[in-house]
Amino acid sequence: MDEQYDPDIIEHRWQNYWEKEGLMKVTEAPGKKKYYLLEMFPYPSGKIHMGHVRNYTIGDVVARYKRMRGFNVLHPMGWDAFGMPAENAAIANNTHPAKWTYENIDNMRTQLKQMGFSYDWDRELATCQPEYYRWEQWLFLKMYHKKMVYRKESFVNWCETCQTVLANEQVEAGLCWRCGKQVRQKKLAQWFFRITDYVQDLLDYCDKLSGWPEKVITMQKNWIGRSTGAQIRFPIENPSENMQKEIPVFTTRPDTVFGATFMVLAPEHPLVTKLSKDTDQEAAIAEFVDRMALQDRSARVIESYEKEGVFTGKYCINPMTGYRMPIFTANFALMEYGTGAVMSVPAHDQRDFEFAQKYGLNIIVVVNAPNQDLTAESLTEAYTGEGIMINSDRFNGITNIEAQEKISAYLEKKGLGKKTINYRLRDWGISRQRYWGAPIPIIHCPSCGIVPVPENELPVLLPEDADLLEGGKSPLPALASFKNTTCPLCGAPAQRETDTMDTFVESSWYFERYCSPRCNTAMFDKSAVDYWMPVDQYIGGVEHAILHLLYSRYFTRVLNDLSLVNFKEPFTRLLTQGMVCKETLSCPEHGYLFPDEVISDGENRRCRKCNMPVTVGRVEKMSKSKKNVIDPHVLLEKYGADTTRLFCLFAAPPERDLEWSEQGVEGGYRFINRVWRFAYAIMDEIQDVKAFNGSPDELEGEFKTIYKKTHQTIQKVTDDIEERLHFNTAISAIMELVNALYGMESFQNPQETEKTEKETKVLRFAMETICLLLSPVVPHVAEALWYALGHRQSILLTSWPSYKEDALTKEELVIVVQVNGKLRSRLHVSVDTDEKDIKKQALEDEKVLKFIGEKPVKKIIVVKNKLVNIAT
RNA sequence: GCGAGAGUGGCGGAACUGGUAGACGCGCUGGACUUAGGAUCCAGUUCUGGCGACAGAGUGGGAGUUCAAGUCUCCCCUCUCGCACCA
Repeated sequence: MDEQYDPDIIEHRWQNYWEKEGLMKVTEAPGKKKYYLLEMFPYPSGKIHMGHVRNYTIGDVVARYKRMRGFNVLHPMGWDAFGMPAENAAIANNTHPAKWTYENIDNMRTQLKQMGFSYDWDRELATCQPEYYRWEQWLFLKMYHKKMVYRKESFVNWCETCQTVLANEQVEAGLCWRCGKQVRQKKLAQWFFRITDYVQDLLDYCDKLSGWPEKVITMQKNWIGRSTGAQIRFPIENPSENMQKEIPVFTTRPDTVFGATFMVLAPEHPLVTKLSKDTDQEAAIAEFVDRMALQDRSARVIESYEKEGVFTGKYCINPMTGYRMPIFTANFALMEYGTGAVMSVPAHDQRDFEFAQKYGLNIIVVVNAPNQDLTAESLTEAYTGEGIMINSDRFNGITNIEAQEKISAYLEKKGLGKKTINYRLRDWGISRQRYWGAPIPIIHCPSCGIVPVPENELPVLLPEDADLLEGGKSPLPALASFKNTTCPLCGAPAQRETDTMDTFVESSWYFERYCSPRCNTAMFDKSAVDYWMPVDQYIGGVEHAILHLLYSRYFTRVLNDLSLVNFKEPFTRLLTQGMVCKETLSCPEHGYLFPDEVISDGENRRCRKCNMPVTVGRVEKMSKSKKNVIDPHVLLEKYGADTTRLFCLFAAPPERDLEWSEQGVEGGYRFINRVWRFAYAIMDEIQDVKAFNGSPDELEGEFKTIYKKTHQTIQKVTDDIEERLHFNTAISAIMELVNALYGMESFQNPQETEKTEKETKVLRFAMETICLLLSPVVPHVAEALWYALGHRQSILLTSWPSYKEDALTKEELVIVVQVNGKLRSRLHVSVDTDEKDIKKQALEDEKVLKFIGEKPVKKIIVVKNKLVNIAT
């Protein structure tokens, strides 16, 4: 072996070797335990960033570890390749999204390979390939026929100037990000997946996902947002001909219905305009509705902490009290939740209270607080607590909790309403008025209406000859060669749907596709999916805790209902890794600075451009906008893949945020060198012996200690990886072992000590163990040293080491002696010394006696093999 | 506002079911080897007092349970993340 550790040489050598030998390739092996390890696939943005490096390093350690434990490990990688950035880049650089995307993929693949990740690259897929999305279209049709998909009108953010829809993140404070003009809500017919059909099942299974972080489960539950209550119908006073006669509302507080004094409808509610027609309020309402349409939802929420509403000019009747309730429309009512209408009970809902105060509406108290006498006049805020019913006719005197049930039952009996469960989750709108996505396989025929593309005509190819338009407008509607077609039913000229699918659709089933990525007769080969799925361990960022994971769970249920898979939950265990963070640097003149725009001279840091002192800001998530980023490429050049991997794993446990530290990286590099130097120093000596495998009793002195410590390290590292995925403590255990080896007398003073053959074998055992334990973390170094030890089979194919129980036991140990809980002395005793003896020794101890003094001993607690506590 | 998580040396972080607080790494200090070392090796490093053995204090703050609390209970403070006019 070389005396010097040279990451550049060994990383190339072993990456080439693994590739040439096909060591990462995997096929189904019935009878062999499988393990499916998946990391969230990246969007091909151009370069990998530290977040990817961390995510994929964590995954790779587990994959390599599980392989050594004898599992048949599926560890694939691919590209979430559709999406808007490709369009934007294409417009900006006057290129084509496909070209841009594929070039990025090539670049990123190279970078991932340089990291030494153990992917089976034969399974690589990109979601923008027709071979991929054709099966998505196929599934869309299946779902269409099963009525799992439907079309309805829905609002989108629309920029009139750019003539395009905008994603929520492209709307900044209500304005278009490109042209700065007002964004308005426009109604378009769009496709929806009926995820709400599965809402209760998705919720129920949240509690069965024992391998998921609590946090993610909570987020999913909140997103689903189940609430129980009642639906109540309020008759409209003198409804006009063309109008519904009642307004249904959803409420979680049916107990307060006697206190409902007005009605609020969402501005988009179809009744709003109808009600105000021919009243004095018509103009005011029109103005208000128009103004609200200009605001996108998020802006409306932020700007309108102030409640604002307009009277429609009409009334409805409280079915329980006969109260004549004015009907308002207001900015805080959401069309998407419940029925888009709110029965307002100002006495018991803070929002309604504020609204009533502002518009001088009547307040009726119906739940009295314990030991108080609430009145409309004395209320300064809504009372939302529990209490006894008042002003509620036959329900007076009972608790409001009881009243919830009774009033619901009464409403139901009288046909005025019913108990209901309402969910916040809405159906999944998948239409995108965008070019770079999978076309929705539908044809619009003037005479037959909506016609699905016949299965044998799939895929509906996304035309690659489209010219992208300034502003992001999709070229598809204007592309005659794509849009114009014939109706599959009647043969008449017809037009293709020009919307594409949300990119979350692709990522909702890619993990199944990986099982048989080249299958060209189906979405996937059923037997392959049966073998590999579900994913045993999924790893990715928390930012996908809700949408991606929920959609994937939903899709799996759809596939299950279509008998394509035989399970419901795709991911058994989930790990959400923390963010990679770094301090920000900024200068008064140039704002945020990249690390290489800063000159450090000693303590001081200055801006390279203006030489002003640099302000060191707080530690935040690495982001291009804050410029606190480190390019993994630079790390690879300077330290190599192994150091980069080691640092990512060592600096923090995976679920926590990782704070970037150049010195931490140096430390990692130093450790690898330390291992290398040790190996080099003893290599000749241990070259031709076999690793010791006997009982520790055959050894003595420091070799016995090292032998045992090696076994203890195996145990510690195995537990840390297996149970908790805490690689930081696993690595520190290996460091301890290396430190112990360095500290050996025979290593420090080799000329004064002579080793027996057994002792040399112990060294070999320790060295081999270090290689094996390190191999998932720093695979190139481990492989290189393994080879140097004389092995001619890859370390990848070697089993994970096991430890001997008898090597873990300690014969002598230190017992801590406390007096009143404070550490006072230590006893060295042999294992399993009986309690009496220990007590005796403790009480005879000089230091202990000093602290007991004259006081009588009240109690002595002995924890076996651990401590003695003497209470006085 | 609601929900979740976290607060431990100069720093990143250890400490499984209550049982030696500070593993491991970084930084710092000293020494060795050196023409030199930002290389490497060795030693030290929670704070306060003392040359020292040692003593006292100490896991955001305050109470409590216990022989024993970073860990359990209650109250408070701070930070991070999610959700947020959801009827």
